[in-house]
Amino acid sequence: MPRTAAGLVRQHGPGALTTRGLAAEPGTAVTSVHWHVGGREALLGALAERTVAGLGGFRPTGRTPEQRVLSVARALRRRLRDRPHPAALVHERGLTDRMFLPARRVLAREAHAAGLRGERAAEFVRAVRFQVVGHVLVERERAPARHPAGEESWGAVSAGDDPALARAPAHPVDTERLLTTPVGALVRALPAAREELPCADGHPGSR
Amino acid sequence: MPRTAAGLVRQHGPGALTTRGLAAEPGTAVTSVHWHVGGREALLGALAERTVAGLGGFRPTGRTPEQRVLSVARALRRRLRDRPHPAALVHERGLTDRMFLPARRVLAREAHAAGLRGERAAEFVRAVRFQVVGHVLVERERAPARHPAGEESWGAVSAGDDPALARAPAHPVDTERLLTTPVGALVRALPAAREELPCADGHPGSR
DNA sequence: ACCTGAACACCGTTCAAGT
DNA sequence: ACCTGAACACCGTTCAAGT
Repeated sequence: MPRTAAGLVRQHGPGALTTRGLAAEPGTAVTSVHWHVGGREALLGALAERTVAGLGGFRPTGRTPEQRVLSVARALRRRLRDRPHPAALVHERGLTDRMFLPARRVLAREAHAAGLRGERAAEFVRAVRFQVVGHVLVERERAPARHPAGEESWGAVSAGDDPALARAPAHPVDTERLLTTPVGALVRALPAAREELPCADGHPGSR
Repeated sequence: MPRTAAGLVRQHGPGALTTRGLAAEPGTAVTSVHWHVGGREALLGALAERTVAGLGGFRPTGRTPEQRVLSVARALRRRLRDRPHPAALVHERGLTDRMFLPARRVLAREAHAAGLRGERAAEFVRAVRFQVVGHVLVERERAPARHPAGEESWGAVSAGDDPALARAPAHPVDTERLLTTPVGALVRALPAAREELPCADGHPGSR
């Protein structure tokens, strides 16, 4: 059970953060937290800012643009998944763009390396942002309520002719592939996605 | 200003729904709404169910699997965007899977038509679900707080050699393309994505 | 500068009591 | 069966008052 506001949001989400509960722990008065941080909204805003600031940078790994873009997408996914509640808080407060900034830098470089220029490169980077952030937001969904319709539907599409599809949702899903497959397809559609980079173009960690 | 609970959530989100406010409008007592719908949580649950039920079916248009899958993705995006708050409510309550059910049926058919079978088809359909739902959740972000870092960053990646990329976020973004581009790339990676379907396979609205 | 208690205006929910 | 008022346990916030 965390005592700090950050730990509270991290573990149980913004809904668990109350000014009164916060003050009750160290035994201070409710109103003092107001004096210090300026109220609940301001505190959540500060936590969102802290999350953005603490996200860190990215060092793409791999030789092709596809590998390198995927490594960034995976790293960002992992960091956001580690803190789903703060990540959603950042998103709700309109700070996603700034949170994505470190990743955007390296992705823009990869887009250039893959042959994209100008508005096309910008759109590619935006598409990756939507991919990763959307993926994390979707995955944050709480365990779906068990409902008979879930099983029935897969079977209905093709009862006998594809048994593997019919029982598809039975075994666990590799959610990381649900991000890497589309992002990979996105990169592979680029002009020079598969050419190896001979360490040119000034890549920092391209090895 | 909507008087109904559904209209309230549709326009201003779940946060705007209070049992007291709801009872105050027709002049009844606060406790009567409790008797009728069983409390605030139950009411939100019923609204989520209603949203799922009212989503409707899908008729893919176009000749190739790519066109047909994209038409479904666009249609689902449009319906969810029309009701961002109810859509988020559905997601928060773990009903996304059931909400996606009508789309899943037709997408599974398209996956089959494009040459996918079994677990691969199921993963394709799941990927499209993540795409569309994630896209809508990301786009629901409130207008980002204007911050100087936003402009600076694009320029920093390559100041002089790509002016179009540097000023990229200046003009408005076509967000629909941020969905259709990745989904299109995803479909085009399939075995028979570009072959026309000669109305075989029992498609209902294939022409 | 820092913290306090009292007070205000909200919540959701329960429950015994009415008709 | 349907609705009520009173009451309880929570909220966030303000503000004058203390030290």
